[in-house]
Amino acid sequence: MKKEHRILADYLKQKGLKQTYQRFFILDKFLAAKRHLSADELHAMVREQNPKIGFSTVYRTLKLFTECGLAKEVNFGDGRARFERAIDRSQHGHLICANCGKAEEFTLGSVEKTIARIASRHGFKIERFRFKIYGLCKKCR
Amino acid sequence: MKKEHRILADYLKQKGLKQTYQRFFILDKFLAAKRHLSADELHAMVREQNPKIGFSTVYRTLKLFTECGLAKEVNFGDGRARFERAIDRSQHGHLICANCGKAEEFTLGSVEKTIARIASRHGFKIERFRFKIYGLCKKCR
DNA sequence: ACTATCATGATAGTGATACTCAAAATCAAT
DNA sequence: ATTGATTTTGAGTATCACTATCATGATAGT
Ligand SMILES: [Mn+2]
Ligand SMILES: [Mn+2]
Ligand SMILES: [Zn+2]
Ligand SMILES: [Zn+2]
Repeated sequence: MKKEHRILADYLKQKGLKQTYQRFFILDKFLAAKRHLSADELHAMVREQNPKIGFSTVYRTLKLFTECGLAKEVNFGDGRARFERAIDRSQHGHLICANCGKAEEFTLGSVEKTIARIASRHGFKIERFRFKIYGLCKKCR
Repeated sequence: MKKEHRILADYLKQKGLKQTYQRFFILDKFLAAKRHLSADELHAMVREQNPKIGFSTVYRTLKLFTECGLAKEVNFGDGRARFERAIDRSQHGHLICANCGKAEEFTLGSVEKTIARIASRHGFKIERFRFKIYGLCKKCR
């Protein structure tokens, strides 16, 4: 059994929720995608093989993934939430192209220490952070 | 005449747009506020003294301020755009409290150099960037 | 003052997200 | 395997911020 299936199964058990076919099917599709996906986009992928699964379920399941740490929600300023895998990945920021919309990733490295220092100075307890750079990518500039 | 009035007036002239009472009235209200304001919130402030001014005008005027560099749009993840003064202020990030919703600011300092380095490594032309830390503020933690 | 052009403000439209509920599925107990 | 309590699903609807439309009004150059 995949590590991610284990994580989801454990979370569901812990919360008294049910292990449904849909939840694990959507998880597999989600993990197979490399891009940052909106609920709409993932639903389109899901319904190719399984047209019965509704948008509501995909939408709710993405929120479930976010709750249990399997996914992270990101927002690139185009008015729709996107989701990305969050297991076995290092923290990263996004370079978002204003022209083609693509989001490149960059590792944060030393910035993470800076963030910790800033937070402690303000007495702020960090839950998560987002670092985005908007502009033009190599191709579009 | 206020510096900000000058900037707006110049921008309007340059673009062939008109100097209206509303635009400068809204600008004064905007500058007087210290918080990060949504269009709704600014409209509420504006209509206290001037109930004739409509939401559409406030909304469009905030976009105009953003175009001419008087304002910056920020998004704290609550599904509504907010705006802040952008003249004579240094770059800063935001510490956003998940409990009380307040947004503290922190100066970016050395992070700006890091950003420039990251961008050049990717051949990316920076237009603007956003650095947000979500968590719990001193009072709420 | 005249006229072209732009702005305003009320209204309606859009699209992503969130809620509702009847029918179906899950799962623990028998 | 059957039962029954509980959760989930999927379709439909509602909500909310934002955006577009357009008749009326204001601005600014002549
Ligand atoms: Mn990413
Ligand atoms: Mn700020
Ligand atoms: Zn691009
Ligand atoms: Zn707080």
